[in-house]
Amino acid sequence: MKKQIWALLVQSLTALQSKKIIPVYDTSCIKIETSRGSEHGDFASNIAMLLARIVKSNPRDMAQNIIDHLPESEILERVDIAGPGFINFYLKPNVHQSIIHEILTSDHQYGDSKIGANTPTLIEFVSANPTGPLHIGHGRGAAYGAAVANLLKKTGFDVSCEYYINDAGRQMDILAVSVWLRYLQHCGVDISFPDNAYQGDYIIDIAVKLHADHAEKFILSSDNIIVLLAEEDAELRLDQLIRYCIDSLGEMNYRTIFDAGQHSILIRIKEDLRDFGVEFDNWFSERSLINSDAINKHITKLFGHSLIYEKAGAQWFKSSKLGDEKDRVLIRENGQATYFASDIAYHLSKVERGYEKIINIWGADHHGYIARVKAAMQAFEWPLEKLEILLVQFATLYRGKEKLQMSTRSGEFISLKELQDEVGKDAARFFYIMRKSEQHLDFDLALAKSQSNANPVYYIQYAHARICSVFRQIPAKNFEYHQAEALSNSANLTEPHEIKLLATLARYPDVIENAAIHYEPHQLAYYLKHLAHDFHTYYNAKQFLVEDKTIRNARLTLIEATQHVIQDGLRLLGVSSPEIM
RNA sequence: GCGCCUGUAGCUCAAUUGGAUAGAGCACUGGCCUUCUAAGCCAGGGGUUAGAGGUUCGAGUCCUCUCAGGCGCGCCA
Repeated sequence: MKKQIWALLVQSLTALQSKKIIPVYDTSCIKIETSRGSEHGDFASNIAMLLARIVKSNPRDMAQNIIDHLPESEILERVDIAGPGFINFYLKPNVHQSIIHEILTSDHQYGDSKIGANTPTLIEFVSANPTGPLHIGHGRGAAYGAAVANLLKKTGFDVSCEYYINDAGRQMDILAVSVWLRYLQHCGVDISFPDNAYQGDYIIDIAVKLHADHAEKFILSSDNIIVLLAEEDAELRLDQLIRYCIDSLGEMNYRTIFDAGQHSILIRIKEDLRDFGVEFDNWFSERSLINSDAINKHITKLFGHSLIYEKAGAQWFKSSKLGDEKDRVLIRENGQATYFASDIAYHLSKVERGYEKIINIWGADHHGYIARVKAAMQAFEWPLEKLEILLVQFATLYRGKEKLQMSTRSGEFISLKELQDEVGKDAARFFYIMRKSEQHLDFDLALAKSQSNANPVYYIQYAHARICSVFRQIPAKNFEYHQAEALSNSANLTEPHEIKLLATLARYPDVIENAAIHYEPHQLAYYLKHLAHDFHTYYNAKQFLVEDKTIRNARLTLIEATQHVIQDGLRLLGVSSPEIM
């Protein structure tokens, strides 16, 4: 519909251009907006005000000029000038109704678009370190990433979802040593557990299983360990314990403990995500980059490059030359690559795998990291415009008034699973999506629980269930409904409630496209709330199952179309559409 | 100290990405079930968009400064 209005405007402007009333103007700049309120018609354009500025004339005169040159149209009732120079378009009442036919005959493709042009797209999200279960902070990234992925698929992008597993590095070693110490305790070795090792009870579960699988294979006498535990520098203490564990048990045994921890946690992460309705196409291991020597391969390419230099035995990347605030180490003094180095290799792999659009969804605490990744992309002469880094603000956890620092290490967090068990998948997914991603999120589980019944998701689902219920009752009332027949000779739906609902349904493709290109799934959530409201209002105002067959059929096609759109919209947000509530 | 994000109704958040009279839900007040599901509908009160300047036909949105909150500034990941 919007496109038809747009075409009319283009014709008018072309005519004005040929008459030299206005200069040649890029027609793609013409913006048509869906009017906020019906008092401003169905659609509006601000083009007259923009053009008036260019030719320095009165906006309302310009608007009149444009209207005078509009071609005849079947769909327009009238066109007005309003306010400072808006052009408002009013559609003929029966025009709205064609949207039903479009929705019901498109086989659930309504709202699809091709703007993505099958662009190979990689969305990387969640990517939490496998050092503990996912918590409610990760849940936000999961819900957001999955919704963005669905929206991009809907708009024609060829999307793959990927989880980057940070299975290398110090955090993982701390996890391994945490498991080992719990294992020793479980075996009766009398040692204390460091307060900066991983505190969560899940570590004990892993240790118990490690003992079940390997008996007492990893036991060492407590004497040396007690000495190491006495170290005052907490971080040094952990590093020394890691070193000691590797040296005394041997690489092989250490790796067994390490893998026991990682695998068990990763399995749980995968389960939690699946239960949350979030699926990944690929799980990409950081260690696979190290094992395949990909990092060295790429980094050595940079050696000799003017942006690489050596200082204090380490290899540095001159990222400060490319917009970063300081230079960064790639290869440490001890010869090991930094996390940044593996991340460069990882991003290069994304490009090598042929992705034209690379989307990273990161927690906002990583924002300081953006500049150096972009600097690296420039150094490698990768196309910077392919990379899109979306930040999701952190969830702050509250227990009543008290603010808690959510941390996997301290075991101070509410797990995603816990949230899901308390409020259910649908309410949890919607709770996250309702908020714009850059909005800070205060999370109080007690509040989330108490408000779960007030969650707007039920309002939307209820509309869907009501529609299903209406259709269930058709046979009992001795009515019949044949969609094709109903569509072919439908009465006019001209009641105000019906026109409003039709107009809202017509907006769906626009909402999808906007939500997709701006990566803002919350727009869809708010739209669905609005759609449900229009339906509930209609439901209370009019009876659908009435004696008059033509009216009955027309109304049934309308609510069936509504049902389709609600289903599709909720699906994109990862929420179910129950038939009974 | 520097950088990024945020500040909108009592609370939680929107606002078509610079548009017209800033809107929803919760909470509060009143009304609507002998009619397709009352997890619903209708009506009402509630605002100096943190503050001060600026840009223009037009600013919650853009720029500058101030205030307040969050996060980040490792040879951690």
